[in-house]
Amino acid sequence: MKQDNRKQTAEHTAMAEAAIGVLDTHFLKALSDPTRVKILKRLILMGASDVGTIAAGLSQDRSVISRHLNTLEQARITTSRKIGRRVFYDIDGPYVVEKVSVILEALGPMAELCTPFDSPQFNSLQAEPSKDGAAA
Amino acid sequence: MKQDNRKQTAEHTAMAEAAIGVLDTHFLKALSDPTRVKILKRLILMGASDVGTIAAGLSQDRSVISRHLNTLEQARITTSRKIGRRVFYDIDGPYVVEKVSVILEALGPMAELCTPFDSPQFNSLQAEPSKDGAAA
DNA sequence: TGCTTATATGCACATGAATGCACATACTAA
DNA sequence: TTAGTATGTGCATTCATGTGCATATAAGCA
Repeated sequence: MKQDNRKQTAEHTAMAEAAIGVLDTHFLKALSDPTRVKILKRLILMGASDVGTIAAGLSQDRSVISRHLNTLEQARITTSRKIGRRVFYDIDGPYVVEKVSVILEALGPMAELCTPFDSPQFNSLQAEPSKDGAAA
Repeated sequence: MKQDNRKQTAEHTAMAEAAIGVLDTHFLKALSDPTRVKILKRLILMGASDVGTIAAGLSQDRSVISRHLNTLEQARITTSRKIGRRVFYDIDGPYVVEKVSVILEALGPMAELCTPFDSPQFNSLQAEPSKDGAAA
């Protein structure tokens, strides 16, 4: 009979586009480095700080921290402001939260549409799903 | 007078711990590769599929796709099931959504607590914030 | 038993990223 | 101007990762 064992059609197509569209690898990659996460933690605790102060609590060289801060800024996770000879960095909280919110919104349908191995071909007890059409 | 120009104390400390705690670099790193994202897109569109089918639509070698699928599985983003000589992979939607939800929950307070350069030292118009204590 | 197909792995290679040192640049202060 | 401090950059090194080819392992089929 070859019933389409996947209900995925328009719903899945739209979801795939939406989900993949918001998966900003640049943004995610910036959060994928342990040192950068440590930097973020320090920024949360201390608020806007200059490079030297941020690097003071970390083991890497100041230049390394400077580069990581640049990476974070390119991902818009942090912003910088130059005051005198120092450059202060701070987390752009609203942007980060907004970004993650959008991702969650787009991925939300996956909780139901991407239940792993849900199609009948993977469940020995398939036959026809007739009976009560749209059951729970 | 040296008032603590940052309101961050217990609130920020707790938030920093929570936020950094859920920032699973392993999970995020798995989502940071373009090829892996393409794989996920195909899995969303086609549902559970074997390696060959997944690789059919992509430019890389099957072995490469196999390795990426392994990476995704180690991050629990996908699950696998061996049927005969084929290995089917599928997205663990509920887990992914749950993961992102937890991240958003933990990062949520950042939207307010991490407004960049919020402290008075960065705003020339500081003085005392008296007057209407907690204004909008 | 062979023969074919599907997936994973060993190996080598290329690319990218993180790191640290030295130095250039930018700014402050005398 | 000269000296001193803060940050960013060039360069080389190291390490991780992605990639593809060849091959091993596993499973179905004749």
